[in-house]
Amino acid sequence: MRIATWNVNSINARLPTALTVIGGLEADIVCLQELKCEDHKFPREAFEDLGWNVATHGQKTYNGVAILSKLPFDEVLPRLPGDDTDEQARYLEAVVSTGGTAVRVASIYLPNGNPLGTEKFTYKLAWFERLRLRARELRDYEELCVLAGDYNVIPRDEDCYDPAAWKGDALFQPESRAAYRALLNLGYTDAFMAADGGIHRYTFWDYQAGAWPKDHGIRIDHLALSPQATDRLKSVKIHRAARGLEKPSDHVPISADLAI
DNA sequence: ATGTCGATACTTTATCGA
Repeated sequence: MRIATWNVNSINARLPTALTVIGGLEADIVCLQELKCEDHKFPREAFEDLGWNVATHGQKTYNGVAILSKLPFDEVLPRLPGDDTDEQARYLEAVVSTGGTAVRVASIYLPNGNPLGTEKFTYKLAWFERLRLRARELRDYEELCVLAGDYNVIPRDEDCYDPAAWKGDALFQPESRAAYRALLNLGYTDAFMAADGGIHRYTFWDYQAGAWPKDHGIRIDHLALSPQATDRLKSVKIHRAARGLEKPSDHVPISADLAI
């Protein structure tokens, strides 16, 4: 089974590109982030016509997450628990099963957190802690579980071109990295690190300043695997070519192959 | 040194978020 995650940066601004990219993934499950539309504006039929089951949790203008699955959904849970006043659509969880094996997948769009010293960074860390608490609950289910998405965290210095350029950025702060490590320390495994671990392997290149032609990217899209999922991990692929297409997202998909 | 993109609205350019 191949599980992919991709920050599409508006599903409606690049639907033809998105259909091409998603088709090329040859995935069974695709987590999407930054839909930038409400649920009724998601192009559901375009995906259903291609055989996808579609679950969305969107909002107007900002954020929004979805899960596409070739297998039917047994369960769909929008919203991250822990703060009923949080109106930002950044979390969607679903369960599918095949051959008696259940797989739980979450599509995650972690807050960016910039600029530092504002409530945006505080919100990022608070949201991260809510995610950790949910991840701890899910770990104790002892299921195959994949927490996939745009974490807005650069885990290592080697996950960016120039660490000095990111020094003052929320994605590179010690607190952000510590929060990501705390999630992994529950027992989750960063699929890329387990299967590859290479340096300067990016999933995002800014639209500005020629970041893509100069390969000045960052690795911020991650798949965190529960122990049961980690035992099944075969390989991880970063779908880098997507960044060179017409009207690309600033992120590319990353996928993990599990022996299921 | 510079360089972008997408959504929105008291819109046709400014603003915000990334």
